[in-house]
Amino acid sequence: MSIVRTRFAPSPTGFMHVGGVRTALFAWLLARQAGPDGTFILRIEDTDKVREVEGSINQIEDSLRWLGITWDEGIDQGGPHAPYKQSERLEIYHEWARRLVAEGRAYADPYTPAQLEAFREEAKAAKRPFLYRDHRPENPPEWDGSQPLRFKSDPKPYQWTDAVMGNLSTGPEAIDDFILIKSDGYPTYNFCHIVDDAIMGVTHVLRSQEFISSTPKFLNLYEALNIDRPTLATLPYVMAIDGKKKLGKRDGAKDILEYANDGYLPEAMANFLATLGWNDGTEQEVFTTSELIEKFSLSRVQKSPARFDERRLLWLNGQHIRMLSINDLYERAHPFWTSAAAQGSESHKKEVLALVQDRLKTLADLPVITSYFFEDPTPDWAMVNDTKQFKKYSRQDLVELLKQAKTALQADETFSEESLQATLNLLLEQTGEKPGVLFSIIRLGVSWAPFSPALNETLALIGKDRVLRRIDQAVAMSTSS
RNA sequence: GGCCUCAUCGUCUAACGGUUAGGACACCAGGUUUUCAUCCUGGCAAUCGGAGUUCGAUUCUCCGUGAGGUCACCA
Repeated sequence: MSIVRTRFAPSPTGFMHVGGVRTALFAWLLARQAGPDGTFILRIEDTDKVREVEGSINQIEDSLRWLGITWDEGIDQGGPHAPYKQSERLEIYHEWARRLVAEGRAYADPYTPAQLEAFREEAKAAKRPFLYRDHRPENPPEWDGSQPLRFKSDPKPYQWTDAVMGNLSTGPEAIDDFILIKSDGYPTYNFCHIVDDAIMGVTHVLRSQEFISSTPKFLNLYEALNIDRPTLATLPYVMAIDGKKKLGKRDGAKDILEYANDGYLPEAMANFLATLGWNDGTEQEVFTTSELIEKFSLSRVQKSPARFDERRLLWLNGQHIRMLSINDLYERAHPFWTSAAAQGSESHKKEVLALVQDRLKTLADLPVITSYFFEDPTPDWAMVNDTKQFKKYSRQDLVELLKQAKTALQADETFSEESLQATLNLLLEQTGEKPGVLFSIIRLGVSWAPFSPALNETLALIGKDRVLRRIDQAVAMSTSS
C-alpha cells in the first residue's frame, strides 16, 4: 500500500461545528485506512491574528479527541516537521517567499488600500470581475516587508482531476496575483498551506467546496514553486436542514461538543457524518468506526451538498447505544445519572441499564427513564388525565384498580419477573379489564414516568416493598390533585 | 456581472444505457395479550424542464431553469 499523509488544518477562530469535523473525519479515515503507511497531521493555521479566538485550539483538540480522531503529528506532540502551528513557522514562509522574489515570481504591492478599493469599484461598475493583475505595477518597489507581497501569476487555462468532483477546468480569468505575505508579516492561507503541505509530505488535500474556485491559483503556485501537487479532494457542503446555505456558525451550527453533552455517542456521530455525503454502495446504514475505516473511499463521496438531519442522527445514536455492552454503557452513562441514581450501587445501575438500553436514544434520556428505579417518584395524577386509555374511567375506578393490584401483588411471594407475569395475568382475569387500562394504571402508579420497560420486569427490579409503598402513595394522593 | 460547481422520494442515498427507480430516516396504519421514543409488518413518497444520441436514457450530449460558491492584506 502506498504512503498516505493527510492533515486537518483548522483556523482557531472558534468552536468546531459538524462541517469542519466531517472534513477532519474523512481525512482521518483515509489515513487510518492505510494502516502503518498512513499518517494524520493536525496543523493549526493561525495566520489571521485578528480573527483568532482564545481557547479555540483546546476546543478543537477536545472535539477531535471526543470523536476518536487521533493525530500522529501535530501541535502538542510534535513530529518530524514541527512546529505545526503556522505562527511559529514564519521564517519558513519568508524564505520561500524570498525565493519567489529572486525568481521574479513575486513582487511588492505598491498600492494603498484606498487605491485598491477604487480598482474594485471600477470593476464592479463595469460589471467585470476584479483582477489585480490588470493593475500589475510596471516597476514595483523593492519588497521591504512593509507592503504585501504578491504572487506574479502566469494566467492560463487549467484542467485537473479532483478525487471527488472528477474533471474540473477553468480559463485564465481564474488566475490572479494574490497576496503571499501580508503587510503584518504573516502569510496568507493561499501561500502557507501550499508550502506546509509540500514540506510535510501531504499526499491528499481534503477541503470543502468554497476552495474550488481558488484551486487554479494554487495550481499556478505549485508550478512556480516547482513542487508536485497532492491529490485534491473537494468535499461538498454540509447544509442546515431548512436552509439553502452551508452550515456555519452564524447559521446556528452547533458546537460538536454540545452533542456530547446531549448524550450522543461519538461513534454514532462519526457514522452519521460519514454517511452524510458518502455511502459504501450497499444498503448498510449502521457502521462501526472500524468499518468506516475499512470501507471509506473518496470516489464514493457525493458531489452535491447534504443537509444535516438530526432525526437521522438520533436514530443512529439509538442503534449505537444498543450495540454497547452493559459495561461499556455503564462507563459512558456516568455523567447522565440523576444524583439519587449516582449513589446507587454499580450492580443495580447495570441492572437498570440492561432493562432500558433498547429504549435509550441518547444518554441524556437516562434520568427520565430511570429515576424511579432509584427514588420514589412524586405521584402526578395529571398524567393519568392525559392518558387516552382512561377516558371512560373515573378517578374512583382507577383507585379501585390500584387497590386490587396491591392485594394481588402483596400475595406474590417471589416477586420475580416470571411470577409477576403470572400474577398480572391472573389479575387481568379477575378484574376483567383490558391490559391497556390495568397495566397502564399500575405502571403509572408505580413509576409516574412517561414510558418504561415491560411492567413485570420493571416491578421486579423496583422490588416488592417499594412497589406496595408507591401504590399506597398513589392512592393517598388521588384526591389531592 | 465574469468564472466555477451541483441537481433522484420531505431528508440521506442506490441503480455496467435495459429495474414495477431499491434502501434508510421521518411520517401514517396495523401488530408484538401494558404505556412507549424499542421491535416486527405494511403504506405514502422522487429521476428540475426541453431537445438530441440510442431499439431503449435517472444514467451520455447540448440548451434552459434552479441552487450554491468565488471574484479579501479570511481561511
